Amino acid sequence: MSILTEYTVAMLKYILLGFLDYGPMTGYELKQTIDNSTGHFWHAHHSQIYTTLRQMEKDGLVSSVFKSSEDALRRRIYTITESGKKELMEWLDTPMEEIQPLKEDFLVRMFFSGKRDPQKVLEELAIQQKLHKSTSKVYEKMQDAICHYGHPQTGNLSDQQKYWKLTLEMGIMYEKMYQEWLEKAIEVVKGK
Amino acid sequence: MSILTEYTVAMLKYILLGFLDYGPMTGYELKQTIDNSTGHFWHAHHSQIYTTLRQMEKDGLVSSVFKSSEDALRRRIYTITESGKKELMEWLDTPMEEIQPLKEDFLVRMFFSGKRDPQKVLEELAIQQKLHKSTSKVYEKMQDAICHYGHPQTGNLSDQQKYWKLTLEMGIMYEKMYQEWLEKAIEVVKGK
DNA sequence: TCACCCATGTAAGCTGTTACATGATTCC
DNA sequence: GGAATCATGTAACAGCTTACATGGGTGA
Repeated sequence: MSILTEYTVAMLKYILLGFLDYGPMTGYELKQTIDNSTGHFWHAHHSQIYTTLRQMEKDGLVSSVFKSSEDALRRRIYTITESGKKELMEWLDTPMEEIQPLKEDFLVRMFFSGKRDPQKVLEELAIQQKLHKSTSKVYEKMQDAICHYGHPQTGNLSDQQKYWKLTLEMGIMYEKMYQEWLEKAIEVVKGK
Repeated sequence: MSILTEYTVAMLKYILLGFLDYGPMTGYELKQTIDNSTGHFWHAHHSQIYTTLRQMEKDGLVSSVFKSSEDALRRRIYTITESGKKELMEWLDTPMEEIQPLKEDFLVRMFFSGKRDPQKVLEELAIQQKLHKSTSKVYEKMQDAICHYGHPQTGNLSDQQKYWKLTLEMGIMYEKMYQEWLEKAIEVVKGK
């Protein structure tokens, strides 16, 4: 905790608490879990995950034990504490009252592309099209998969699954929007 | 420059070079300019802008002089150097070949909202709706304004203005998409 | 006179990335 | 035996935010 601020909004902390609230896990498993779920709107490197977990343990939000004393891999299992659960719920119950500003490098490039050779801009737009199309495909596969998560008889999704699906839908809508914009951008650059 | 990496992708540097390439400016003016243009997809605090400009001067990318020896405000005017122009053009000519991953705090909250009181989630979604609607209005006003920038007779936009308009259109499309998603999210949360 | 904006800066700390480092297991 | 993956960690640094600090100009 900083001496300058009274609170921090350290998102990674809440992500780790959120997943550990489902059950104990190792740092490695948390990394895999993040990559396969929140990864498309919030990612982290393993180095940051391991150091944050250690800090959280110092702060009493999680506790850790080795899988077994014979485990040669020295796998450390993290468990959320009561204090950690409390902090997670308090954060969730405090509504976010501002907008997160975008940070999109590619738009910076486009903003200053008036001085570039239009042909090169078109080539770069084509690369982005390809990349965004492949991202869309990944998301659509994830969406297909989530449909098999429902209740075996009714097919109903749990509350948690409904929210997971919602965040995935944002990913899909974002990619669709981005591709529409890329097409528009190509039209504008060509029409010069 | 780090001893570990051979190159940096310091976006702020290129934004400052990009604007200074239009003409000399003070740090304060650069901050205002960023806030009124790239601000919706790339922002920076004044402290970061001033320190980055000083670093860039050390690196020979920009040079600075005081407005006048009598200027009580000690305003420092930055000018892009030949080396700075070269670096800017090299960066623009190197296509970006990956996707910038999103970082969207609000989606993290939604992802873990399965354990929350749905009523509270709905309240938070309503706050976000209000915020995103007001952002949309700001962008639409900016779009109206940009139409008056064209050539006085033909109304044509310069190359630069076309690209500026494109990035603004992404902002508008993003906000529209976000609002559609918020409506969908409200439906899903209500339907429980 | 007081509030507000203009204008520039430093310090401290948090957040995030890249590289370095090590050793075990699994599969071919 | 070698490559890929599992698994955890440290070091260094780059990037960004928040707070502190100072002083001038303008207009009510």
